[in-house]
Amino acid sequence: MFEVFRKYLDSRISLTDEQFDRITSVATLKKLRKKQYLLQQGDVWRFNAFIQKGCVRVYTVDDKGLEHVLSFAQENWWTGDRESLLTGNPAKFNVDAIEDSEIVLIAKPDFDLICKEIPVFNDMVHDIIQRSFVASQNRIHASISYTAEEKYLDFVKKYPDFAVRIPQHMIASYLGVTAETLSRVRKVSAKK
Amino acid sequence: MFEVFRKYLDSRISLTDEQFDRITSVATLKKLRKKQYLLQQGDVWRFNAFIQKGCVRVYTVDDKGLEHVLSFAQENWWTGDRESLLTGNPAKFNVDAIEDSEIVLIAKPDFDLICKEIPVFNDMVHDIIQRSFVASQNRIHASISYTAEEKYLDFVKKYPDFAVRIPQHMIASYLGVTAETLSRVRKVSAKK
DNA sequence: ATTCTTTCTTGACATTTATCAATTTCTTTC
DNA sequence: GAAAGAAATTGATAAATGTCAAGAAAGAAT
Repeated sequence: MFEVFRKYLDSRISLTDEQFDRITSVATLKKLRKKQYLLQQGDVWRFNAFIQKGCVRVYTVDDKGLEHVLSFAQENWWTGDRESLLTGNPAKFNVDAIEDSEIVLIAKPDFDLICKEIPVFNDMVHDIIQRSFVASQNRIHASISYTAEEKYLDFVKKYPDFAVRIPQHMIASYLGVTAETLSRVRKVSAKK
Repeated sequence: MFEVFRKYLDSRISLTDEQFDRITSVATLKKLRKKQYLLQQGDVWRFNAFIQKGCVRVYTVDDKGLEHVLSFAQENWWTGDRESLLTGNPAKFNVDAIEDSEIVLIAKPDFDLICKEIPVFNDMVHDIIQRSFVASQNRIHASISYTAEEKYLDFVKKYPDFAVRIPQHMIASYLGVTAETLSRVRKVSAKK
């Protein structure tokens, strides 16, 4: 049931079977069909979510009905709305499945307890957050510095697996350009 | 010498005098004149830096000589290049003083030791990183969703003190637009 | 296999933002 | 307080990107 999660944890930290069982004792497995929501704008997000299988997106919908993708996540990534989790305020973001997915959920109070009980787990979590922060700094830098074409090439280079797996219009939205612009950009850079 | 730093720490966690002395025993105070570098692109960044006084910017310079501002920081904020600090790779960013500034520096190995020795300090650090991550997520969202005008209004609302303290062309660069565009945007929104 | 839906592409045109150059305003320094 | 330097504004024009609409291609469902 939690094989992928176990493999992930073993690849980063060493846990005894007891510790792993302790973790899974508070974990639940959620299966999502394509297009199903994991979280909807306005609800409070209370979990740490680890993706065992599939692919999700985090996004908002604005007044005009346009979607803006904040992030993608696939196998062995964590997802959710950190701000809502941290503050307890209603989420600004939706999370839904791009493909049928399997998500490990651990409610915040349980998660926090585990962090206290298992220091290496805690260290791992902090390391992940720190790296996420660095990654988002780099994304900001790309966003304010690059042209549409540069943004796309940078994205493909950084996340080649996303580039083939995720519909282009969602990638466009992630990059902050329209689907039409991305289509044209791809056409131009294909020739080079 | 470290009064501002002490006040800052006292406002977030409780430390004994001994613990505070332990921290400052490995801290140095760096004074920067306006325009002086704290870090230059290409050098490795090895510190945690707390601003006691003044204001700095973190930015890159691209091939065309254009500057792109990743972040500002002022009194009671931390700054530096987290990626370089984390990985030991040369920094992508410059950091320099927008005004004469006073910065508390703690080298990474010392800082990590202190985190181990003083759990509440460690917790504080993680909390800061987590909040920084959330803030940068929000900035990404603004960057991909908003028009130039919306970006500026959002910035002013979030950081009213920066808006009055920092030259407009740097704010423009932070928002990912040209100085001319920001000037026009301000003119238009002033009328409303 | 056919239909239905979603995604992607293309064209024509509109809008936003960038670029370049000139001028004005504001700061800093001596 | 005059001179120099930096920052901000403005105008004219160019380039990039967005919008709208239509059709083609690809994928999913029956």
